[in-house]
Amino acid sequence: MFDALWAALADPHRRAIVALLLERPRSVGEIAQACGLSQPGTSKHLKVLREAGLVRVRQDAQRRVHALDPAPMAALDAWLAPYRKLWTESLDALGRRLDERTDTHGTRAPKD
Amino acid sequence: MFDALWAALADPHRRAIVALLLERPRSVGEIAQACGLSQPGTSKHLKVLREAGLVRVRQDAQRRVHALDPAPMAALDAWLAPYRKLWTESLDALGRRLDERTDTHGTRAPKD
DNA sequence: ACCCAATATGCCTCTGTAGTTATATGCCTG
DNA sequence: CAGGCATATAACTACAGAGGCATATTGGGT
Repeated sequence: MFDALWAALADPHRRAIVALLLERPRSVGEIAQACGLSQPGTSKHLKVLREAGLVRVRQDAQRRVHALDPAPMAALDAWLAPYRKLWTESLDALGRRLDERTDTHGTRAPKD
Repeated sequence: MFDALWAALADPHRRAIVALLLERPRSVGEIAQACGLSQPGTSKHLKVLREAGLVRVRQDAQRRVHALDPAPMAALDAWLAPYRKLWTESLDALGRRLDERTDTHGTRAPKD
């Protein structure tokens, strides 16, 4: 299921759909128009998102209103966690180095 | 480049490589063996990761030691940010509901 | 019951890509 | 400078996925 999540979000159109649903739930037609996709194409993308658990459907007459379910993204966040530590360290280190450069005068770089 | 990042991480083998490089930099051969991949396959995956900016190479004699560069993942994190807010809200709401259920014992939580 | 609107599904094509084998390149060592 | 490693690249095969079209399906209104 984790693989399905990554695969679902790997497609730019599907990320666009997800971003669209971040604002509010929408019908298939709305999504298709907003993303410049055909209706069948949109349906297929939504199916992938549904199977990844990222989207839920509510039936309203003939409309199928799709709403975002952000829960699976917590898994992405968890996956990202170990790396987050690293890149914040890098940024911190960079910041410190820049601070030192302005504070004292640089380790290697001549002041001028 | 953002697309390349998603595409790179969409592949399970490449995520495995990235996770492997989280521990320490490794040569192509090491990676291939650890992931059960062929040498050419590994090279190709590493190329994708390199072009996504996730990996950097240091040449050591014949070895090419690849190291993780977690910086691009910050972009993933930024992308995830708006959704993170949502799912924490959901979890909070769930927590509150459970609390109310134990606190009072009403099914419908008639607290207010 | 019929018809219309909204959506899903099947089929086809095409591109992209993962995997494999074989070969080329680069770099050290004797 | 010849030989052996480690890695990259090329050529090929196979298959998954995205897009487009036509059509089936579902629900509602009259």
